[in-house]
Amino acid sequence: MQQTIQIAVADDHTLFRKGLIRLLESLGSHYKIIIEASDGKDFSEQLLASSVIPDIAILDINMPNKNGFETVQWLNNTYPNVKVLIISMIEREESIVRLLKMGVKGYLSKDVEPEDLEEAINSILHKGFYYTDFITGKLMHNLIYGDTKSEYVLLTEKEIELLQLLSTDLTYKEIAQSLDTTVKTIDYQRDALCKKLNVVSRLGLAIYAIKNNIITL
Amino acid sequence: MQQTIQIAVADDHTLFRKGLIRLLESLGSHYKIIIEASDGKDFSEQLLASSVIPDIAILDINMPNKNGFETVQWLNNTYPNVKVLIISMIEREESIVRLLKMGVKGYLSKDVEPEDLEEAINSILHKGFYYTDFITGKLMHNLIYGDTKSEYVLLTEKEIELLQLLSTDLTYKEIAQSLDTTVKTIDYQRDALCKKLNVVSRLGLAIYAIKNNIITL
DNA sequence: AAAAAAATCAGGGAAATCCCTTAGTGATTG
DNA sequence: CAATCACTAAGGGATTTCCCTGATTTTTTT
Repeated sequence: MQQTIQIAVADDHTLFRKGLIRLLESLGSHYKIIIEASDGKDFSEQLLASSVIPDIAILDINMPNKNGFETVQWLNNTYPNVKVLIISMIEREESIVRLLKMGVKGYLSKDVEPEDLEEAINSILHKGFYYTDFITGKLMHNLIYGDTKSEYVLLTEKEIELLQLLSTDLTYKEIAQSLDTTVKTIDYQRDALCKKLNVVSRLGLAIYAIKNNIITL
Repeated sequence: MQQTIQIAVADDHTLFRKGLIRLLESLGSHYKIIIEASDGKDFSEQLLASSVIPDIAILDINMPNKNGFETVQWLNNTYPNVKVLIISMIEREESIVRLLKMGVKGYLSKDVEPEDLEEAINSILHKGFYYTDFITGKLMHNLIYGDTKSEYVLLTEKEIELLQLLSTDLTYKEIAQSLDTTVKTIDYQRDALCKKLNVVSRLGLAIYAIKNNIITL
């Protein structure tokens, strides 16, 4: 008989998560789902309380409370031996490369076949990683053309507030009034934010804000 | 023995779709998945070629080739007796209300429990519909506060192309060049589009485009 | 404590956006 | 067939945005 594989799953979409677990279970009885979490926070809490450490953690990127990035970071610090397989819908090169740099062992899109999922798990457990041509392609592209300075940027509360205001059709004057400052300062801050986020216009900022869930539509 | 329930499923995320099908099958052997499609176009083609008409079609909203709205419209014209259950991640009031107006029988978020899925299917087949408090709430809110003039607007190919260009940081001049026209025409068209979509600025257009999946992030 | 970096604000100017009017064209309709 | 509508295009002007320099202050680093 094969050795038991302990699996943890974290994804906020219940139907997807439950379906995924059914798929995993149907791969064979040696796959044991020991943790089923609805977000990163829930996952961390369950893992801390658990007597069993999973061999592999299957994580989504977009989750409330603690997202995929934060959860991977937490795992790296707390349980560095747990291998991470990301399953996500988003395929932004920046996100993928960032996760690879953080040491995740595999990355799957939500539109792969169940067989690929099994292969990914086995590959991670036996070879230590599972990188498809798509992923290595992204990685190579990033190495060659990648914007080395565009590491992940953390925005301050202030910057987020400003970004939210800039993503409306308020004018600088109106924004300045509501933040109790001058048009020129808003202008400066907009410029600084553009440089930080590597975009060229207010429109670019708004698109960044939407992409990164800084404003809710 | 219970009567067989013929089900069609269309969703572009393979893992989700396969998992959903496992969940449905595990509800009981009288649930038969007769069509499994990766998008609306695939769904229509399979249905046209099929000798069996499903009792219920479970559709995603965001799909390539033919999205949920278009698929429902097509079903209404071609197979008006097929009941539609939407399962989607997006919870925008406008989208939900628009689908309800189009006659869909139920709407589920992807983060409900599998039991809700079963209840939704049974409710639709026996009562004819499944509307949660959340959905009826949205509907009521829309009836009272809804923007009556902002019926759903269909954009032409041209308008979509323009909208996509306006949602970048290209200037009017650059957009005019790429569309082989003048700045003044772009300006006019931007204005016309603003009026049509009920927004006041280019930024508003970009936000509309993102909200309505006209540009991919 | 001194030096460096970052933030606030101003002036100014070029470019872009927004919005108005007008004019010609082609298609649709009463 | 005239009238209306939709589209292209231009002029013009008010406003906004973008980007530069530069002075002053605040914060961070050494």
